Amino acid sequence: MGRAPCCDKATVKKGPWSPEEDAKLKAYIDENGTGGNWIALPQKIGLKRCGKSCRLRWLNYLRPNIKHGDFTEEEEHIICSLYISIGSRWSIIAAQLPGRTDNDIKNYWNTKLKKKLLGKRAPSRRLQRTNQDGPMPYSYLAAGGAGGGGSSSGVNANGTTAALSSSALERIQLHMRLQGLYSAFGNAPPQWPKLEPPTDAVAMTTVGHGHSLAAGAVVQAEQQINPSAGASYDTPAPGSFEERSSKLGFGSPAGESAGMASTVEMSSGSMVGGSFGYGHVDELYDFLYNKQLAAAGAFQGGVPPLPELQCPDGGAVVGADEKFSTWMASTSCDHYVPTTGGQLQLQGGNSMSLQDFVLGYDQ
DNA sequence: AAATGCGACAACCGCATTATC
DNA sequence: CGATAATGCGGTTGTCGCATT
Repeated sequence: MGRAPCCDKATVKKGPWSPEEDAKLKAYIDENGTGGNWIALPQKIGLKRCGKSCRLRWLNYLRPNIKHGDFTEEEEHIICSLYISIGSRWSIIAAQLPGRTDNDIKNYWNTKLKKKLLGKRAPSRRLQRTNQDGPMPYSYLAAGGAGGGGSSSGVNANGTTAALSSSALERIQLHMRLQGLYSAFGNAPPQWPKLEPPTDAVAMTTVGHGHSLAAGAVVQAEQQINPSAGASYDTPAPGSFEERSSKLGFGSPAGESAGMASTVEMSSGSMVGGSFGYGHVDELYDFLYNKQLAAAGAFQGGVPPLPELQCPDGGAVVGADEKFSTWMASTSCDHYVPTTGGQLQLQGGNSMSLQDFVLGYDQ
């Protein structure tokens, strides 16, 4: 027995909205407001639309002061830094970008920013649909196999495999890329993104969907309630660390004033000092805008080639893109076992555990 | 010129949460 | 306090238009 549908699907119109429908909806809401009942609204104004569809249309397109397209660098910074910090909480991210909707940001991330950062072509949806017998696509692996619903994570039906959400994987990959870049310009070995358990400084708060949310994201949520709090940025010296971290939306030691309340504090222990480490801020900045690296002639346009990265179990050396997905697939299926308490650990006594990722990434 | 591939965007779907009775 | 309805959210899909073959 499933949930009753919110509307009669046989009589409800679907698909793109016509200008007439837009006009009707906008005129009514301009005059009367939503009335607090989206379900009843379409009947009131004679629209053959589902209430949810009306709400979405209003929120995403008809609402005043909505911006579309042409994301600024500043907005990209905020989206990227928040995504790394809190994952695909599009509504929270959208709350930091006046005039932007969660749907817009989500689309922008999926179609542009993700590729820009991860340097990975998303598998063609046509191929995904037609090659059902072929290799499992990245998103399939990330979602834990059949069943879709990308928000799922953890152990599948037979209780033997574990998979992180696609969002978590992307964030890990992004993190790895940044570390790979770091090692490419120094001699420091690549490190698996090790997250520290929550501390007072980076307290984790349980929120909806049963996920953990870093303290910084709580700030975001609080700002939704009280948008007047800390909405402005300081204007540090051009090119300074403060400027870079500020543009990226990270807190900085010098930015702990009230004006920095809108920035996000990172929960990862590898993001030094409760926020992104100095090197990572620079790397993300350069990676996004290719300024320093391109100027140094390190890469010829676009995303630099990935360095080889080492698996956390000390096994095969892999690259961070397709190889990473391959490795994750084999590892999650063969090496990790669920423990009591829902955590995932490597078989064979290896101390590396996935709980760290669950804490910080798989949100 | 037609077919195909692909990116971008709008909209839908289903689940979780919150509000109301 | 439980049941139900309404809302919010994130993932997924449909469709259009442009680029390439």
